[in-house]
Amino acid sequence: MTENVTVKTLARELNVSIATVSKALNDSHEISIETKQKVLALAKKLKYERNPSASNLRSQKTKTIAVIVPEIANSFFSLAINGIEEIARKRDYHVLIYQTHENSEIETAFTESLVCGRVDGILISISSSTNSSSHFKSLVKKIPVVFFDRALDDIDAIKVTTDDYQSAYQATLHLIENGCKNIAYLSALSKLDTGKKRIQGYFDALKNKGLSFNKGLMVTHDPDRDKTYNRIKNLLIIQKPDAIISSVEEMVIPAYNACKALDLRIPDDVKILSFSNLSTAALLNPSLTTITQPAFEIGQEAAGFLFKLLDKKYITTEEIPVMKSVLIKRDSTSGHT
Amino acid sequence: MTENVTVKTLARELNVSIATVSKALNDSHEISIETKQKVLALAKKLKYERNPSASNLRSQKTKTIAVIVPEIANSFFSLAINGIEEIARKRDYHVLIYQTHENSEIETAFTESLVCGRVDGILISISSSTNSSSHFKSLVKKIPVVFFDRALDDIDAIKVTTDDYQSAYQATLHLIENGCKNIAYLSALSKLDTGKKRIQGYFDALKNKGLSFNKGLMVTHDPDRDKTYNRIKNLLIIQKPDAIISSVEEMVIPAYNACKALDLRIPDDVKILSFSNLSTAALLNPSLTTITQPAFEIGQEAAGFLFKLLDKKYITTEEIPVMKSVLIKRDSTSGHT
DNA sequence: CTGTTAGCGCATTCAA
DNA sequence: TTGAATGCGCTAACAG
Repeated sequence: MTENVTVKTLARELNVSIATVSKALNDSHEISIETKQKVLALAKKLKYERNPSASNLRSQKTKTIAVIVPEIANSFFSLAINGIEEIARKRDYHVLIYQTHENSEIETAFTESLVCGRVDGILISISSSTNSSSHFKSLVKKIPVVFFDRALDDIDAIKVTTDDYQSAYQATLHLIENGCKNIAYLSALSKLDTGKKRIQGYFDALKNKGLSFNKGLMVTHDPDRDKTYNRIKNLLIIQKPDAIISSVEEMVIPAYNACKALDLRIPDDVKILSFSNLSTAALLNPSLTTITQPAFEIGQEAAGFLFKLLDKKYITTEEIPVMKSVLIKRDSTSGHT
Repeated sequence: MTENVTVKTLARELNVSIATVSKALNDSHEISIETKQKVLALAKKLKYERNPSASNLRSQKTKTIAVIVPEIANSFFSLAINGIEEIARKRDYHVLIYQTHENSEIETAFTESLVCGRVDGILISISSSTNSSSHFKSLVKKIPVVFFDRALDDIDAIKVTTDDYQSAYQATLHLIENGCKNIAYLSALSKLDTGKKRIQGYFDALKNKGLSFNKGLMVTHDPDRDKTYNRIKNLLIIQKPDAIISSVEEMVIPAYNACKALDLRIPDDVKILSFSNLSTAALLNPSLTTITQPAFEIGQEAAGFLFKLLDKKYITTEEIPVMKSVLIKRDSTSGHT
């Protein structure tokens, strides 16, 4: 490793002051074009790279944002991150990614490690095990934060979400229109707005169509995969639903497997529909009807708002969109008997 | 935002020097237990958070590593990142993630922006469009780097890879043993070690079993999805292969679709086998036989070696493992006619 | 065991 | 338009 080249090096070589070099590098208007060119040329020649720590320390800016998500290995979040990244790269920002693995303690630890100036802002989609908003309330006071997809009702902050109520409502309607009368619901994220709205959409659709609901038709997600699987299996045995609507992609796999184990034919015996961004949904056996969220665009939007906050631009409530999901109908929820 | 609490604040409150505070915070052995406790207690009370920029600048350490991957929305990489993250979290390191989107220019830009002390080390899986190793050769001289999964042959650095040759060989053998005589190969990553070894395994298996190969049986990946799809479709029409082996997950989806479009039955008309970490592989129609790499473990191993480098531990070539893939056989490659 | 001193590399006053 | 001086917050010599 050769001696590090710093502003000092450049200044010495060019017989100018450090201040001049620094300003030239930052394209300050108070430096002549000639000097700027000289500095930039030498910088390139010597492969000068600004030391981010020093720069951050001085300027109180890190050119870095943090993204906190429950899980990367989830198509929705990895797509959303792509959207975030695209926006960040345009602004030359770096992206720190943290996974909470749905654990609210890890989540808290991450956010706390970030408030001290490691990043300029935070994008977060909160973990399913989080039930207290107090921690986030103090967070948003300290640093710009934008919530995306998963948020809590009582936090006063920018939230980029989808039309969870509407899409669950439409999905349920779709099943009803295809003749289903006993629709089970696989519930998750029930502590979050997201989950609550989805359930409500399901409920309201049933009610408006005069269908009854009994508690047995609802299965709640459990971190333990086997438990979730067994609950679904029991549901199928006891309630004999003619359709299942899954509020998360994660629960649809065990649902498929449980049907298989019980020799139930999809979609003849049971129709399955899920919130999902699975890229292989169309290739599943049978193909899976999905409520697909515009994950990439949600990421872009959320990042866009975060940068507006960083630019100290004023944001009105009206300009924050509710993103629209798409119900992609496939033969898994049509009759074809 | 209240006045920031720094070491100075703590020192003033406790009537000790800032050096003492700093040392206490770093759990130095040259500070009495009592003082440490006093400092720690006040730090907690005042919610002191060490300023990372200042700390990094002084100590020349960032407690951050970078992970550069082609794509997050790829089950292999997202699982590998999980492995990396687990190790990083244990050591209290932060993880910066960069996606190259298989673009070697973006890749170069990222690495260059990292050499100036933004991170302590880099984990990288290189993009498929990269064909020159010169850039990486200079990189590894400047900063600790560990390559994982995708690497270039002529770089002298630590590489954590899988048994690409062996697994491709075994996969081909499996198809031959199931009666296939005209096995097509969907090729990708051909500039990288990874891709080359996979092809070689396929070739050697054919040769050892006395099967011939003609160029038409090989289809190369194209960034343009439609092109890839059309190439595969043409392959199916012209060569009428009885099996397809795909060197990447990305190409198996168009292969499925092309078969569907041509009314070819899988696995009766064509058997398909792929390198893949797809979590839904078992649910596809028909289920997909895969060569599954231990993605999570590869991430763990790679991160482990990077931390060994950071700890300046000596690493012998012998202790770097070649990770073993698993051939998961599903009915998509068995007869069942 | 504790304190004094001196920077890390850079960006920003303010004066020239 | 340029330069000299100052300090961001922290750590590491060294001395006491």
